[in-house]
Amino acid sequence: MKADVASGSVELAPSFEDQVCFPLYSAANAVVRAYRPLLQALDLTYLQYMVLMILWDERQLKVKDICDRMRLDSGTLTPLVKRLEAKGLVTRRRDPEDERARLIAITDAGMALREAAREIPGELACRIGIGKGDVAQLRSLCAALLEALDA
Amino acid sequence: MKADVASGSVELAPSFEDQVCFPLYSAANAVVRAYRPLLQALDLTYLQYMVLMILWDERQLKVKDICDRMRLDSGTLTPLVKRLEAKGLVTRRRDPEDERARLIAITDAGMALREAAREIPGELACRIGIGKGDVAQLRSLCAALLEALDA
DNA sequence: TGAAAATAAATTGTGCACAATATAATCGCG
DNA sequence: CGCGATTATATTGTGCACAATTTATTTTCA
Repeated sequence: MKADVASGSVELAPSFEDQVCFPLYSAANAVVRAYRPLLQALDLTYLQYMVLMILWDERQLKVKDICDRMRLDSGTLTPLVKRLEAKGLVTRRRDPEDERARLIAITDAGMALREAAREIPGELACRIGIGKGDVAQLRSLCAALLEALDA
Repeated sequence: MKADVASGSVELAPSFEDQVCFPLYSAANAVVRAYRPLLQALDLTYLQYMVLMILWDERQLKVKDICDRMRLDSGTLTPLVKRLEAKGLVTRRRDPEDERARLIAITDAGMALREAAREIPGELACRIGIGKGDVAQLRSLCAALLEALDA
């Protein structure tokens, strides 16, 4: 017998075990941990890898565009992109059409990493250990949650 | 037509839009963002709130026990618990039975926060914006992913 | 028993995440 | 045109996440 004796909508004292969001938090940490050894060979973090992945397709984007796609702010991305620049993987130049903006462009060295990273998605898929259907479902639930929370 | 022309198992060049794990990562960030304004009144972070929630039930635990439940390490928890101690919400004493260990115990002030936090789960549930069934499913998918990745 | 192995915390250093703020350029509109 | 509002990026400060290492204690077992 737990509580909620008669009324039906008592505010239960919050309990850690009942938390729905903490497994989400832990799972996100676990994913980053799982990527780490794979990305170590490329001297990249998970976030840096994500930014490069965007630039492998787009070649060049403003900081703002990257922020929007990744749902991160400039306080996170500015130093991250500077680290990519320090490794010679991207360039950061002002947009001549709008001097406020920065154009982040992938370099040849940055593009070359695409080949070196080709095996990573497959290797991670093996470690994920849940079925493809479950993965798709997880993805769409997260997307729905995101849309609701950021609204 | 994307690629994978004839063979059936070509390694596709990884694309950001296809990433399954990034929505998970973003959703976890969004959850922490959603909690922030609710916890601000209590001067707590999301993680501090989670630690307190464990101690509201258990009264006293070793750092190691908290690490295990939260899947975090002492490098994360030691400073966090020290901040809770600085706020007078927990005490940190050596375990007389094992001088290596620290016993983290909730104080009266820490227990008192339980009442102040009583409304938070309900308020967050409103903001979550996806159905209870979806939330349960998300939770169990994250738990499965966690178990697979940490194995 | 006593030395090697294992364990629990703590420390150090790097990299996110984000609030708050600052700076600078552009836009909108009277 | 000009000036207030908006926008893009950068900076500062706090807190998490974790690898790598250190210190202290306990366990193990030859």
